[in-house]
Amino acid sequence: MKDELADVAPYRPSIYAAPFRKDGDGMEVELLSRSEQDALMEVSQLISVRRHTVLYPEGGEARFVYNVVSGVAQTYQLQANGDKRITAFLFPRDLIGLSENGAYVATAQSLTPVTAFRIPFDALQAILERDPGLDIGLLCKLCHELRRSQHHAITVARNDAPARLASFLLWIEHAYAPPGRLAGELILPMTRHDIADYVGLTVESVSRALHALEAQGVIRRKGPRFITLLDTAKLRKLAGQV
Amino acid sequence: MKDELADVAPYRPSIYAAPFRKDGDGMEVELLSRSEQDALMEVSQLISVRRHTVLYPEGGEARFVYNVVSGVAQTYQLQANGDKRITAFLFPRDLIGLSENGAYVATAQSLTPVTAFRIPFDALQAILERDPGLDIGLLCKLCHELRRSQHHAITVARNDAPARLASFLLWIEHAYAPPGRLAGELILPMTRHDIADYVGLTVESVSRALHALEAQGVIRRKGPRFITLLDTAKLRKLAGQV
DNA sequence: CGAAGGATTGAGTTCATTCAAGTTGGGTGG
DNA sequence: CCACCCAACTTGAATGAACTCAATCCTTCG
Repeated sequence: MKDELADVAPYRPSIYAAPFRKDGDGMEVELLSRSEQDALMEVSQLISVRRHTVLYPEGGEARFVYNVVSGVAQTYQLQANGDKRITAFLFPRDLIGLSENGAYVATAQSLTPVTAFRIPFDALQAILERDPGLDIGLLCKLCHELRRSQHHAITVARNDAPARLASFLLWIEHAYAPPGRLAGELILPMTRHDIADYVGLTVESVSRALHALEAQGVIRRKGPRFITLLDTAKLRKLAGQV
Repeated sequence: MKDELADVAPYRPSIYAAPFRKDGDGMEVELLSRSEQDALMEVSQLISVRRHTVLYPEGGEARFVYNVVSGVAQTYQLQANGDKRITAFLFPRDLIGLSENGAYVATAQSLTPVTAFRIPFDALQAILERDPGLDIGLLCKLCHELRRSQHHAITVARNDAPARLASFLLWIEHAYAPPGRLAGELILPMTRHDIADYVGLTVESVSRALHALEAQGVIRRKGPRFITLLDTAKLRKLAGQV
């Protein structure tokens, strides 16, 4: 059994987002400078959890923010009728820990084994007080998340089932590239039920929509968790992204 | 014709949001200190536009951020099929001007006469470099907007038409209290079409949902733009907010 | 006051949901 | 290592909610 610290030592805090300022190409960039990463590492703790671990519960006292560096997590809220609504899937270089009045607004749970930096709120605020660069980086990340959320709301508001799934698959392809993944080969770390909750459909409709996409020759399914994108252009058109 | 400046002189920049830290009650608070307001006023220009004015177009060069101080605006994106999807309605104490890579991500348009501070991006960034308090205030506001957007996505994803309208009406009641408005009396500054786009329904369905709410005795319509909330508790239950 | 756009109502259709029954596949114990 | 088993996934048929199409009513604004 190896030293756990040695295993995770190569990880550094990392936050990716598209900047709001024009900044070369339209790609996403690392928002943390070397020194900001160091500052965060000093105050935070690198944690590793196995799949299906609750990082924190909805309504719990919000004392940490998490920076995912490997694996996938989700946040969800329990509805009045009892079923859960997924508010976000979170990938490496994302932040988790949205709170309101000192309480987390959602439950955060790992879908795969997850490694993350656990950053105490107080320490983060202290760093923010003296590092304007970090503030602006975080503003950038939040704008990024806001755009994504608004886009998601639009997607879910009016598109039919295949369009929602097309949009979802394109997003996963862009956002989640685990090591060794081939281009166009998707690994879905979440269940159909999770996907259904996220895109606002039932499990059955997700299944049928994927079937429809496969019948059109746009994707190929290989078991429930592996999907190959065969025609990205057509997928994009189906998703309404012209 | 009166001096325009004299009319608008009492306005000051203002940003409201629920803080993420526990901070007394669960209410929203002013995030700008007096000195931050002063700093913003120094670099920004107070503008007044009449209704249906485009503040900036989608894709346009993002040089300003706007802080609404009176009136209502909306932001929307034009879809591939041509119709517009509303991403947000914006009220006094809100910020408008979300951009990505130097370009606005949506068109911003006033629904009523709007007064707003137009803040140059460069100047804002300069202030951010030296005022950590402002940064944290903006982070707070963005978290607030992100929560709202995620909540909106959830609302729109799985609720039926009456539930979406109930949720929408409750939000308007909370977010938009023009001077002289009585509690429970709503003035809708947007058309049915705008509402439909926002909640992900057709105009007809919005109409029918409002009719259904009225038939249940939860609201009363007085012309297309005036709605009285008769039973807020029941409305909340319909909206799924227990 | 009249026109034009917005809002409501009605009838028929469509597409996601519900309910129900298979099928698959990953994980566990023998 | 294999076979079993359970949960996840898929497929099918019937229901129902929201959409489309179309006509009428309202109201706002020139």
